Amino acid sequence: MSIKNKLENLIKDALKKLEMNSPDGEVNFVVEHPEDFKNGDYSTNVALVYAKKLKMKPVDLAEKILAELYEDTDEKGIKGVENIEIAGAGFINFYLTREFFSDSIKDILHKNEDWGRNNLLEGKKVMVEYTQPNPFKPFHIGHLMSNAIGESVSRIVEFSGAKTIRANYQGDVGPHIAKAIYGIMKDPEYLEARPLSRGLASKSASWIGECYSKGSDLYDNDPEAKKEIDVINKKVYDKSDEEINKVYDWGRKVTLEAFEELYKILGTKFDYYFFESEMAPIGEKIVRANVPNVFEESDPTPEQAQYGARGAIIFRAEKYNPKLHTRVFLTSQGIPLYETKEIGLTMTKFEKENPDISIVDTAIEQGEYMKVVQQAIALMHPELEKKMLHITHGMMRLASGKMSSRKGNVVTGESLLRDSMDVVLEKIQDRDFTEEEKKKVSEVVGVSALKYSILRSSVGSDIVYDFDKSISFEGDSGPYLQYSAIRAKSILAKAKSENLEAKPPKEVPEQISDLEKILYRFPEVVARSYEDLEPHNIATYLTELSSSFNSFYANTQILNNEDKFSSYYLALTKAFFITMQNGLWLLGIKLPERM
RNA sequence: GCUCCCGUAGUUCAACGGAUAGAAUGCAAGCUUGCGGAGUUUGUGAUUGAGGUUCGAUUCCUCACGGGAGCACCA
Repeated sequence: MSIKNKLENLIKDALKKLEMNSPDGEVNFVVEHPEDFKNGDYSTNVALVYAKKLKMKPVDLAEKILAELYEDTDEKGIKGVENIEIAGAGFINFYLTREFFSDSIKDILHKNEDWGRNNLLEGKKVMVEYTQPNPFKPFHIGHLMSNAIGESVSRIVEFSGAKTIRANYQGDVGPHIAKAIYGIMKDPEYLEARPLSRGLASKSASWIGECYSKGSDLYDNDPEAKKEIDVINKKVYDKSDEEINKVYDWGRKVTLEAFEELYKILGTKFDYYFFESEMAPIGEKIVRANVPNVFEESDPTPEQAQYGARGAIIFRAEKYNPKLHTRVFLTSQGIPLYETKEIGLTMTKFEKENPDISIVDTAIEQGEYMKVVQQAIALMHPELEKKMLHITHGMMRLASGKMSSRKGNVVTGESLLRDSMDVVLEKIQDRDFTEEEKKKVSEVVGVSALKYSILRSSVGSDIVYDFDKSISFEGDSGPYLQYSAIRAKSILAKAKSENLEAKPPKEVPEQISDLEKILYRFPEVVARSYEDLEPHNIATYLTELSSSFNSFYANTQILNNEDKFSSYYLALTKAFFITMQNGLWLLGIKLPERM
């Protein structure tokens, strides 16, 4: 049991003995870390919370609770607690012992790769769906955000004991495909000699992306093109045209291959790939089977009625929740919309893996419609209601005047990633690294810069990305964390070469370092990140930790035979490195060998 | 028009109803023969406005102002 839980239980016991349970039985005090170390390592507001209900002064109540806490233990006191004080308005502050901190360093060195794990999700299965790029379209910034967040959430639940299943959902049907195919088939080079491939998958994919944006423009502005694209759209569905089939099969294949290259750089490996084309019929069947108990057929609009058309299949979510609204699931022509595919997808996930929790990350625009879809599913399968979690990320807005990539193209997620890596490459150009090493380092550091700038903010908020400033390698950034960890690592390497091993030290200074006071908190941070599904808790913590280590580093000669505390410093360095390694892993950030 | 989210230093972000609102960046001034200066130390500077609840409000409630998203056959 963690010391935090222990303190919480002791306080609860003390309240019980004092017969001070609140009338509703709710215990809502917190045990937390004060901002300032001088206010202790843990602090509780219990006396402040209960004082009013009991019509007492907070300080008086704190005195009583304090007496009870001591009453509860033998004369040795509470293990791990050096001192308890009442301060401020009535806070009870706990100061932990030197031994506690020494033991926690020992614990970190011992647990190593497992340091920070918890068992909140022991035995559970969690499916996380994220990234969701569409074949035939560029990998844009939203996909990058979804990937960074989804990957980190996946790792956080994994560190909380769950078996994690990563899923990706991709739109391989729909008008965007027809637009891209139209663009391809009108491309002069294609018209001349019908070549498709442009070499590497990524090259081909970016050509398809350009074709898509041309096709999309024409669809909006040229009525003739719109007609042709609509025809192509039908042909993609019914597979009646040999040439279109060929372009479709090739385009789908190379864009997916190109995505795979990006996943490799980003550090994601999916267990499942779901496609809209497969989910549509499954969803349609479910929707039709639940008319009229869940879904209903709307009256056709006067226009539709003229042609003898029927109404659409809709779901009136506001009947069940006034905050929601009606949405169309099958068009009046019987075509399944995104909502229907989403039902097919959700049911497929539960059928295949039956996860205890199914997390989906999408952009914020999908927030309202997802609630409607989940309401419909909850009506059909009440047992799933609590298992479906939807998290939404905000928009990444680019600082004004910087709407194009370094190569002058429209900024996509991919261009941002490549630009970020290029910036690092320039920075390390004159280093004594081999070309291959430079490439590797620029990849790892470039990805880290981008991922960190996404993960440092809370998940829902928009991110403003300034091209010149935000791929920053100073201060609050991914590379800063990597740099700090690498410095620690190189000390460990040097120690090893001098036959010094980082192990729990025999002799430690009386004074407890700030670094120790932050290190032991890591598992709490991980647990909270899981509870909130917020990677930024980890990002913030690692920055604070790195900053603390860097101060320590600047003020202390770690390897020094003259200093009897040298082995203690080395153990701290190792504990720091382990924590950074595990924490960065949780953010989906790799550590380079050197940088 | 309706529903939801947001508004914190010049800028980009934190703060689970608590103590002196934390960082980073920017600007100003320092620090290295000691293991990586992508570092470190010090200074500077903020809760949109008006009410309310509370011992205590950036946090909860109401209104105003400002920004974003969604609201029937796109995804």
